[in-house]
Amino acid sequence: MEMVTQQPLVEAEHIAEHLRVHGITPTQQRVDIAEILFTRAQHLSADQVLEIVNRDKALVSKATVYNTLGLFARKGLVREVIVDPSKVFYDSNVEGHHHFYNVDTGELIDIDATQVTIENLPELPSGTQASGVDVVVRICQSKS
Amino acid sequence: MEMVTQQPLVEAEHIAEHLRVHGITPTQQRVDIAEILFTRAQHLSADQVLEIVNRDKALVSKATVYNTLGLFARKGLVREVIVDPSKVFYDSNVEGHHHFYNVDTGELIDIDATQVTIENLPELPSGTQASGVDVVVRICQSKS
DNA sequence: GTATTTATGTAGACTTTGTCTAAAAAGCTG
DNA sequence: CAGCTTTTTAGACAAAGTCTACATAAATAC
Repeated sequence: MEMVTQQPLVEAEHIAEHLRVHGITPTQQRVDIAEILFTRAQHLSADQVLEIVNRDKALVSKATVYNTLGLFARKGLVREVIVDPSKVFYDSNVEGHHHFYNVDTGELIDIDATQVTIENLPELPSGTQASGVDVVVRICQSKS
Repeated sequence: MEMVTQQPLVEAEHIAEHLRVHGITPTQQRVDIAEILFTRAQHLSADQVLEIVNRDKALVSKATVYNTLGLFARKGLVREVIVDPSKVFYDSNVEGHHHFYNVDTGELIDIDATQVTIENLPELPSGTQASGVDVVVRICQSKS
């Protein structure tokens, strides 16, 4: 009766297919990175991805990690989350959702967007179109 | 019948007092920086402040600009806006409000918060307290 | 006032995140 | 396989921001 909070979005053996479907040639490096993003933790910085992917054996260069994360973001497989002034997080949950950001710990926690409502936003400046609404609730450790 | 969008928050001659009231010793450098923030444009990066303050004559060092902006933010005179992955903006409007962020131009536009409502946010993780809710509507130039 | 202590400011080295470049390697296509 | 395009790479580079060790200024004591 329990729902797992976040199941792997894509199983390991379907990753290459998942990339192909999104118009991305599944090279070895891209699959390695995708496996990390789509089967494990949710919010990772480029640096963390770089470290994890090369943990056992040097497989992927820094440039490729940055290129690949940027590519995945452009293709919509991953979402950039900008909450920390010093680095970008990549979120493999691309469903509409928001975040708690714990300023003290750096922790990022999902808030399901289906239950949150934002009302009465003014009209967009003319000549522009929206590409996303990000709500970040900044939190910190409460001093008793 | 026109309303100015944003009047200077603090007039030049009251700046030292404004700092003092907030528990900040008004040194020459701090007053110089405060003048830029509180009587002119709204959203500036540290680099922009550094450039403006030293435009005519080298007055303030880089370290001091960063220290001062951080101090002002901690004391609540200014608000850090994190929307651009490469730099922090300092917003001299500290009233509750949100932002349109034009990804193509880097432009940041205020959205008055009094009219916007956010509902049904879940409870905060235990042991934490909220320190702010930031809504960023990312926009881009619409391709006709 | 002058001495002492404390708070600020500074230049410049340094760190970190991220980008760029030029060349190598890998994938295609005929 | 020859000739092309795409991807990957190491390492140089860039930009934002921090740190350090010392100088300056301001506050306090005497």
